[in-house]
Amino acid sequence: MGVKRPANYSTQQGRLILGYLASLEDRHVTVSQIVQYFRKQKIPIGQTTVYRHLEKLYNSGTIHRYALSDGGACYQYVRDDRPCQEHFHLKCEKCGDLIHLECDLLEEIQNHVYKKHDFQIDALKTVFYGICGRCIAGR
Amino acid sequence: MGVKRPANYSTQQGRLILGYLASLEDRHVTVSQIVQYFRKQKIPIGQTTVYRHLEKLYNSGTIHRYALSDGGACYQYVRDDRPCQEHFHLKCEKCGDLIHLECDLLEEIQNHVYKKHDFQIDALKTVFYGICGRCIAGR
DNA sequence: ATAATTGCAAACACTTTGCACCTGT
DNA sequence: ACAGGTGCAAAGTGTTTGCAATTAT
Repeated sequence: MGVKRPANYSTQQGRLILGYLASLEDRHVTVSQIVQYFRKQKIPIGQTTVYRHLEKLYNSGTIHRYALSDGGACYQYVRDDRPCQEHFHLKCEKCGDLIHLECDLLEEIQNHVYKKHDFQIDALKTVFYGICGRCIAGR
Repeated sequence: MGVKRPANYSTQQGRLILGYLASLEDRHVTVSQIVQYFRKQKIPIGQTTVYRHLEKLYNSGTIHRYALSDGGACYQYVRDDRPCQEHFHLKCEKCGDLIHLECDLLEEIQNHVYKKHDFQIDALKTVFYGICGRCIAGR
């Protein structure tokens, strides 16, 4: 008793959306990109449905969600072999690329900030903004 | 010749908005908070005007702007004696507090990420999400 | 059968724009 | 005078909700 059971029918739309996200591996997409993708496949899925599935998947920890600086958001499949909890992300403001930062420094930062500044960082939601090497070099 | 001059009349609204932001010191506000503040002062300022001033102030480096995870944004005066370029920010997801993280470690991070991962972090736009000590302790 | 899912249209929240009027220079 | 600023109302985004029809179990 107590914890709400979200129910879970296996529907075609749900399978398609999850399958698409999983097929992207590390890449992230926005809601409109998902909608457009299926429209092109001649299997249009309503955006309401996409939003609802993404919310469920996000709540169940199946996908990540990153807030973009323009107000929107992007989503990304959680690969079992590469949990994003263990690294930060770098977002290039020029080309929009989202880079996974695989580095021990991260743990150090979290530890330091927790011990010295009394704050528990959530790596999953934290995104470093800046410019990637390719864009600094000028393409 | 060339660079567009944004022009700059000194208007009552502009002075009031900047004055309010400056009076907040480190604290940050949203557009609606600004609008409400002046409404209470019986000097209502249109939200369009607020948005336009904030954009100018942001472009001129007078204030900072942080994207919030709920899609909105908040703004904060740049204190001359405490340039935010030199530190990161911690945003508590529970109480919403925005904390200034004054710490040498940050410079280290920026250097490391630049040298080892070929990415130039923009500290101004980067916000660490997590839970602050007070909220961990439970109020 | 019946409870969940779907997706259109409408509602929302935040932000931007068009435009007639007002203000600073 | 006239370029810039103001603010209402309208238009744009991205996201959520109401609800009748559809689908999974």
